[in-house]
Amino acid sequence: MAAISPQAVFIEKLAAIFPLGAAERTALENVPVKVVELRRGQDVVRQGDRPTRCCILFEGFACWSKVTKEANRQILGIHIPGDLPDLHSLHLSFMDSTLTAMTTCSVGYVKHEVVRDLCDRYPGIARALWRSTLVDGAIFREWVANIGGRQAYQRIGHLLCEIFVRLSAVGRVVDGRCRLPFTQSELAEAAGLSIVHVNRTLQEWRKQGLIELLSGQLTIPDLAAACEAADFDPSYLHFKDG
Amino acid sequence: MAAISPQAVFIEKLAAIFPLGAAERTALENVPVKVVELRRGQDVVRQGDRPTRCCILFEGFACWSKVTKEANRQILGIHIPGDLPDLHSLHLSFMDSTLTAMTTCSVGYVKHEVVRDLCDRYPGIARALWRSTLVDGAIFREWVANIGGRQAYQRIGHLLCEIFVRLSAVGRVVDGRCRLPFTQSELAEAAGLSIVHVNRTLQEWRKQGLIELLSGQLTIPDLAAACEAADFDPSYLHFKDG
DNA sequence: GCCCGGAATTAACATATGTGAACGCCCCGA
DNA sequence: TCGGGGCGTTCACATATGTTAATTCCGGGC
Repeated sequence: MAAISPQAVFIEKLAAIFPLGAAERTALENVPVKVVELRRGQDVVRQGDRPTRCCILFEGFACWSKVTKEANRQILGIHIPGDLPDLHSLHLSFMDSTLTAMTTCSVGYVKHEVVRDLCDRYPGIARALWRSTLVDGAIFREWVANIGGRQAYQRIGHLLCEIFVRLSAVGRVVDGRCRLPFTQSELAEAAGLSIVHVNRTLQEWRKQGLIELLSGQLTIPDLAAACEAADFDPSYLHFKDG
Repeated sequence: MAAISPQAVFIEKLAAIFPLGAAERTALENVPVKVVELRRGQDVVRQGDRPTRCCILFEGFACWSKVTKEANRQILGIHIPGDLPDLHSLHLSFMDSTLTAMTTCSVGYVKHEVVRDLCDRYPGIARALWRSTLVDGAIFREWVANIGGRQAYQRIGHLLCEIFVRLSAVGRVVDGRCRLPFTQSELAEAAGLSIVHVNRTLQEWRKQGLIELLSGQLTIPDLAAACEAADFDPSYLHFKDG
């Protein structure tokens, strides 16, 4: 099968965000991208770092997290293939949280100076990248609402529905099912719950037959029903947002 | 005393974010700004709206919120004088949450087309505005960490420290004290706690002598001590971030 | 100066969620 | 084949926080 260049993935990602012209596409094709494989648990960037590059996540799952004083880690957001997790490093000089590979990941690094130059020369690219960071912001807002305003059952459901829908948008869902190798402990850190309670809650969802997370597979047989039960409305993801 | 033009406030805000050149300042001085007074409780923009303008908050407090299915409102973030709350409406076609005046507010509206044009012509302005939205994102991230990862005592303290420090940066804190006319019910909606528990928690802070919120006045006599107790580190606000 | 209503406070009680610990499963490496 | 470790599961129990409701406080309007 034909190899797909990392640049092509990048271009399609941006084009999905914002229509790109021919000149912009050409410029993007020539962007140097350094592809790297990361092992599960490796940090991409750490809180306090002053990175000189940002990345695109080609394959795998990664998450942002912070550690609070009582030494528990809170996961702030999750990234899936195709995401541009740390675009904000472009204009915030240091990292306020840590990005970690949750699985084996394949990421492509692009130098800040290259991206900045692209933005200055092509306002359309700047807009697409800016918009990408704004969608990330919208997701953080929803996480605040989810963690602050919903009980454990809906909170976990909402989280899983979000990831399911986002994975679906990049073609990772087949037959109501996708790979999602998260540990219950990670889910707990993301939802702000204890492991034990996540376990109870997942079993409740399983019993209802609406959501099943088992051996690294997430199954949602009836998405509409699950969304309803989890109080999940995907509009904040700003998909076909024109 | 001399009247300060709304444009001047806008320019100083942006200049604080990112150095502006003379041409950029001149361009900003000619931006048409429509100043409007809002009463407490009035919405600036509503979830689902497709605004054609964005705003700058000159005076007063405003907050983003969403309503969850069980009909409780979750406050997602708080804006103080000088903020640009809804800049993201520039590239996200509809609002995913509602911006409401928490007090009497004075806001200035600027048309999207004007801002977009400015961004296209002055990359420096585009960068400053983009950066402003990125700082908002950083604050949302911290809110996720705060609500998901801290107990009520620290959670409330963290919230109040954040607002205190931000108000301090725009000169609203005098003698360890500033105006903060929030209701305990609003605090509860922001922290994801019940009113009663917010009350208990505020009393605990008061008893410790670290934070006092009384009759619309927030007092933090020893900021360093309060930050320590609330596990608050202001770096995520990205103030002098160079 | 009095009354009204929203906000703060308090109390008693209910419950969602956390904690600690034990157990079994399963994969993997020696 | 055995042993170890991570992960999921379960249990009994602890506690942070929610709920309901009554009481007090306080500022604003008449």
